[in-house]
Amino acid sequence: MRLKMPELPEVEVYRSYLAHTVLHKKIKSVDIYKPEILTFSPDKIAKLKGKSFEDTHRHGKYCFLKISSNVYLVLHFGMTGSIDYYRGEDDPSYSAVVFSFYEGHKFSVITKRKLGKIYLSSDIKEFIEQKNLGPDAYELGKKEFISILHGKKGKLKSALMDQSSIAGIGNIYSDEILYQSNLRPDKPVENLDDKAIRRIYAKMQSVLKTSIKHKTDFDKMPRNYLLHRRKPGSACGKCRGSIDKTEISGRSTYYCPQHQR
DNA sequence: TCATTTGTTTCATG
DNA sequence: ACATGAAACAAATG
Repeated sequence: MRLKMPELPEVEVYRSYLAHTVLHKKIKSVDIYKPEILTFSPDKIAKLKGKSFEDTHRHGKYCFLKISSNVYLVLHFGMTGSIDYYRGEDDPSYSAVVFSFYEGHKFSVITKRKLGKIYLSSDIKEFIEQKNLGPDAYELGKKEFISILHGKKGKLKSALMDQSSIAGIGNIYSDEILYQSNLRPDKPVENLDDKAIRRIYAKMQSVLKTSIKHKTDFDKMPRNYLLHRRKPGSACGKCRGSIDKTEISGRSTYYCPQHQR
């Protein structure tokens, strides 16, 4: 299963996939093809033999696999990470770590560009603190969202993508949320009134929900979504404007200057 | 050929 | 001290 750039919805789809595949199966062996993506010594992962994954959790763009009450395997996918669950001999190309179960299936963590990372952690909360992650964008309540944005400065899109404020939103979805909210990505956060902040919150929830519902398959998402037209000069799907490209936080940013203000 | 792509980390600036 | 911003990195794609 290989999805696009893993932001919150993609990682949530991976988490759900893992919850339906790898849980409660005894690990027979672990093959490490790319030790460089491990943030701990490779022999520690060998100790997982004989154990099994018992639960899944997600926070922002991180996926947690519980081994026992104080051992978690943590996956971060970077730009091009993915996972697969399969039966058969050939491991997928770019496999970094492959878990084989006694029952016959295998579970591969794939990193096409080695940007992913695998961590071991004894506690989810502690891991989140260490990584300095804010609350998960999908779990976050409206009141909390408002107070977070009240404390921020700078461009609106940068604020949404700041993982230490809110965890899970990346380049594609921040653009989408602001497109649906009718707000310019470069608008200073301090110029927003509460009505606009509430609108962003509502659109953030609906965009994330819609994407997860469709397993992040762009082709199934609403026609008026920006993600179908991330090209300069494309016709806007919501008004008569056309899509502009600019750069914010070093990322290519697409928006419609006509209806986003 | 080389610009483009993205999330995180690291370093600089205010 | 803290937060914001910009650059660096990996490496595959067209």
